[in-house]
Amino acid sequence: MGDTSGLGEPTLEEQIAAYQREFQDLDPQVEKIVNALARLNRRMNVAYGRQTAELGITSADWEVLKALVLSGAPYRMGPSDLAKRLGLTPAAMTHRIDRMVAEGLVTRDRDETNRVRVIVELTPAGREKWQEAMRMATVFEGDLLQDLDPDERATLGEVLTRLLRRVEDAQPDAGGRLTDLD
Amino acid sequence: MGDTSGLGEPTLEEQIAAYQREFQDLDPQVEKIVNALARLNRRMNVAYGRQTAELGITSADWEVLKALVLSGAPYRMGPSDLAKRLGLTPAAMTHRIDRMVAEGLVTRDRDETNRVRVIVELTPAGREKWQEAMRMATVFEGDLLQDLDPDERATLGEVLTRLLRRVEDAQPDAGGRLTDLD
DNA sequence: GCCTCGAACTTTAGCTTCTAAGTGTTCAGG
DNA sequence: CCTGAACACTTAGAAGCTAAAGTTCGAGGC
Repeated sequence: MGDTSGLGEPTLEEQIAAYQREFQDLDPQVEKIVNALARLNRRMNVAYGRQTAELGITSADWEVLKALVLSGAPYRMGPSDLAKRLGLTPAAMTHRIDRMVAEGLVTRDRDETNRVRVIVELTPAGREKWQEAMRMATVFEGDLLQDLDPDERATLGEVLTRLLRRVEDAQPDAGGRLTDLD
Repeated sequence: MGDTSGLGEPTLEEQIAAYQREFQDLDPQVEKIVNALARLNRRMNVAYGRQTAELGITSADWEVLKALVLSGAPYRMGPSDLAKRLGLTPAAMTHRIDRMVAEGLVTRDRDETNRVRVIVELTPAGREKWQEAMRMATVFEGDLLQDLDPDERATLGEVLTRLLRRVEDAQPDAGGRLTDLD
């Protein structure tokens, strides 16, 4: 029947052929780009997931570490800010922070100037975990792009940025949900 | 503090600047590409999620519909095949099929030639749902790529395919999990 | 022809993670 | 001093998953 590759998953070419077979007026060029984007991203997420597992943290942990590190020194944020940034409810954030405090990745303290607020702060151990994850990620990313020469990288970066600008302008509300990992 | 854009989310440029500030020996070119890929994909998933919601189906439903349609006429698969294809356990598949049968998207019958097996088959309604979703998706995809001229599209498709080939060769096991939506 | 083994799906139990709603605490203003 | 708003936490419940046991059926030995 064609793609008897064991149901594991068809190749990109097989999949596009199937789309064309089942749906009229499909631009194969567009479909190739969109499907390649989706598949690339899935593979990236698999790779990142393996790395974080190897470091003994969850992907959820990693997202929080990332938000804190990128906020800059002194690496502090309130739970609601984190929740907004990651696109989940404050209640869910409370649980995540519980876990991460137990793992020693962050501390949770009351803000002494406004005792309603709570400050989540990265620990040195948490910062080191993030750095390790980044070291692994950059190795993977370098491997991924190793076939591209500098010109191709520049062009690819420019084109993707243009696409992103268009979609972010058209869709100002991020929405959260649906995996982040950027 | 720089990105006082309300915590909603930093721009790509701000985010890369933050990465460079916090991590040494980072190639901004690589990081730009990788982060743009991740953000693009998130936006695509948000868009697809809205479309499926508008059609009254879940993303999980859509994945199953897609697998069935792409398998070709007569749009039949066994639960274990579907489970393998979508990367989840047979038990989880049973529940998904329950839902979808109740929604009239698929039927579930015993295979009369081998009564151990079960055949999940797309209903006309299910097929029509998929077609509607595809119509919406192609509109979105056309909008997304509208700024690219034909040469750029061809180049982008080729480059992404090259990246995909590399990562799929290096990582033969898909692993499943972590959102598909391709 | 019977019996046992294995395959395919379902069922059950339990876990994880989320949301929604309600509670307690703190600060600001009248 | 009292009220209202803001913030985080707690509790209850829903959704979705996995693992493991259970059921049904077909295949092959004897």
